[in-house]
Amino acid sequence: MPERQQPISLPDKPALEGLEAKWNTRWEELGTYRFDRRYERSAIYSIDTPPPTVSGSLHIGHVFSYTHTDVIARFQRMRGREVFYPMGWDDNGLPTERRVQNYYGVRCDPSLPYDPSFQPPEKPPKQAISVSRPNFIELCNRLTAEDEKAFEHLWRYLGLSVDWGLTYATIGRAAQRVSQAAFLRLLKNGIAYQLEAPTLWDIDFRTAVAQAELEDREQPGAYHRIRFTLAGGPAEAGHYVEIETTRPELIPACVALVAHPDDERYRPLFGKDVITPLFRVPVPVKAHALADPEKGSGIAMICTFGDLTDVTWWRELSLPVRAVIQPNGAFRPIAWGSGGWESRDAGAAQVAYDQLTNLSAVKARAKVVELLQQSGDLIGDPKPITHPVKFYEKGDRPLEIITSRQWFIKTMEFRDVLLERGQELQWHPEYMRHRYENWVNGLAGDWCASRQRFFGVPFPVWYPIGSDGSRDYAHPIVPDESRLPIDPSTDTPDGYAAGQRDQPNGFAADPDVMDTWATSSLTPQIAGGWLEDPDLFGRVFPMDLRPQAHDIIRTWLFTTVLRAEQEHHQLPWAHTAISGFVVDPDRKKMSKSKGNVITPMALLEEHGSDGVRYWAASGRAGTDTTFDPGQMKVGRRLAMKLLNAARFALMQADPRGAITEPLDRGMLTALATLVEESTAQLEAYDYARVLERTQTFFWAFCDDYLELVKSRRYGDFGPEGAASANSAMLVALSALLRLLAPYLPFVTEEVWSWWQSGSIHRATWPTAAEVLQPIGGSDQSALTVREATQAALADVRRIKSMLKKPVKAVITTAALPRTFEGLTPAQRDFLAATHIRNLRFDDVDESQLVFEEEQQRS
RNA sequence: GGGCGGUUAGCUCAGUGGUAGAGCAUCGGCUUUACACGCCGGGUGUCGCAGGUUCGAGCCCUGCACCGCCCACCA
Repeated sequence: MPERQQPISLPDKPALEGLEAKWNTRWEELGTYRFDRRYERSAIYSIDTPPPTVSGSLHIGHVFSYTHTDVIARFQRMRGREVFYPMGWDDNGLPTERRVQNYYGVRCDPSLPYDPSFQPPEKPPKQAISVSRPNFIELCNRLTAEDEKAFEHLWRYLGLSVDWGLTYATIGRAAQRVSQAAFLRLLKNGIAYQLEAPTLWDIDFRTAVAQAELEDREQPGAYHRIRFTLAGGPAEAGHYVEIETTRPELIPACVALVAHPDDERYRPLFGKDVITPLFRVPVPVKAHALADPEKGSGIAMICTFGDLTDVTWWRELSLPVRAVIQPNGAFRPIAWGSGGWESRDAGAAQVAYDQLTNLSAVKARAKVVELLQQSGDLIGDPKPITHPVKFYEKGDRPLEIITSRQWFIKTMEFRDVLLERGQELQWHPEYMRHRYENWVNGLAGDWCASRQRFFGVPFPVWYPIGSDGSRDYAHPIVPDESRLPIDPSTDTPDGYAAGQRDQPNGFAADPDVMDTWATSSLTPQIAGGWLEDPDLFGRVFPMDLRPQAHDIIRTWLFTTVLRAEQEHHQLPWAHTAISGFVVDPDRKKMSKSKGNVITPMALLEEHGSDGVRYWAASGRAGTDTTFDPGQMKVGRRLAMKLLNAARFALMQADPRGAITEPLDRGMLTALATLVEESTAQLEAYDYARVLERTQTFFWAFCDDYLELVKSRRYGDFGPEGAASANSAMLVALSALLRLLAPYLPFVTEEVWSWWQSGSIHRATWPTAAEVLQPIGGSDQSALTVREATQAALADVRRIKSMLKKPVKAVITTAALPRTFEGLTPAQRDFLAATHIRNLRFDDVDESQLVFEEEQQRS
């Protein structure tokens, strides 16, 4: 055993209170969790820790999943791996912008100049103050720094064995440098490209969003049956085509009707024109296989753009663009007639459309319905339905599709290799792989990676401005990698003077920032020092473990695999451990928006960090787990029991000597099996099972084993018996403490410090061989003694409890013939623990044992 | 529509083809020299449903139902 024992020093009254503060201070002083980079890659276990979003406070879900990671980290550290366990803060992006806006009462206005003396008011004013982009970013940095301090305090209190010297922020310099350098390499390799195209767009945040950030929400809506006039024919029955739509307000954006090529009803119309109602615009009737004869009237209106199917039709049928919705969601002003939009009746179109100008989609819809009713083009009443509508996951209003210039990162051409990487990656639990494959197979287009926002990593790109003032997007100017990170809105490209910004023959900055996942997808590179510290990177990359929750498989996990493939042609990590959610007793995810959040700090203070960790570690990998303070209380009881049992074992630890008693030897043999199985299960990331089994063993150790040997260890049967018990107890205590150390780091460290030197968290993980060494190997006959004695003990306890008054004899049902032989070697311990005077095999029935109860004690 | 997971005691959940389990809750007993933040004990089950394989199924196979989640072009 590598652990060195020191003189035993026991507290009179052990307590859990204050252990978090005490040991956090000591661990920090001693550098217990400091990463030592001198080790080779094979001796290192590296973790790509999730950087929590710094936008308010951590919640119980964080505590849950980060505990899982910490258990693994502590296990691997005790197994002898040097653990690279950094912590990042995801302070980049929209959540921070929103929080800063609310916290300080400001809005970012990029057109304003920087004001170096700006200070936010004490309280956020009712009317938001407009500030420049640099001022806004200063406030973002200020608030995230405060939040990060609070987060670190909570993480330390919870007992995460992070090396707090290894922290990064996704808005920090290193992260920006990595993000920009990786982007420039993609650009150089043709994997990143720019395109002006219809893009999913949030009208409130006024930014493009990616497929990965979509979510469907069931919304009320209505089918509107609307008639289009056949061009050239008289406006009478039989000369109309009826379509159904949920978005009648987009009639002015209609560019065609479409039906299935085989649909007999509409086949005669293909190639002909129809006239839109109200706006009197001739549009062609087209055929496309995507049109579903079963839906609505079987013929649909194509608008630019009502949904993603419109985009497909528009592209594949080479249709024109008639966009009506602006980036802010309002209908834009349009001039009809000569020089403007085409119409058979420009005057009427103008009168109708002017009533929509500057309205939102919802208001415009009501207005159009009113106009259609007046014109008689609405057939019947709108038919209310609920249907799924695409939303930005952080947004409040449905997404629109707006044409804009955006940066894309290629994903479609990597699909096959990404599926292979998904096979190669070891998933815990295994079935989570399906979600990844589902997502990769469902990819609809390349990754739109630019955002029209402020607090993020800027694209490190400028564009030349021609003598006519036009921007040459096809030939972006890029900085040398050594200059990174840069902000193109303040930095000047090489070969240009600052005064040439936005001037003819000068340069213009790319105005966008990167999608937050374009930075987060590089966390292994950021944390591992990809560009800054190649030596470190070689020792930690590819990493061993990516822990994360299942809701961000399609975003964080997917994009990280993608970027590692594009840059390094390999997986970013060997394993991924997927955590479930914390759900309330109604099976609802606990989250801020649901209003069922519990403050983690209060829980940690009430139940102790070890108690809360016990609950968290009871949740199996990948499984949603019920929030359960009861389990935290159980965890706290376990921690308390550990203190007291250890005190008992250590309070009279001498004499010590050979472990000769069968009960002692049986206990250690069983413990060796537990150690062996626990090790294998933790290697397989099955932390919940190990906790469950170890704790079961420990309670039996306390309630059965310690009770059985108590009398002997006090010396009632001589020094040799006491020595055997004492020595066995210490071997068991040492191993059990270490098995529980990853789960209950505070109480195990406390107990360890009573009699061992050094931190238990740097002690060697127990082995079966180590536990068996003092008894010269596994002892199967002693195991039989242990089982028989425990069974008989349970019988005696039951019978004694049932019979309220003292009796002469009791008959047990632990009644196998082998019980007698099994019990005999431990009979002194057994009789002492049960207060039975003597043990005899009676002839009542050869399969039964009879005990004679002692007289009532005086 | 496709996929994944779940369904075991009042609650939360283990369960590895071989006599259905734990903790909590509940009830009863115990001031036993580590621990009353403790100890001992009791009651509580059509293992979602229906078939099949097997000497034997909570577990393996097939189908179904319900719950939850992921994905999907959702006029």
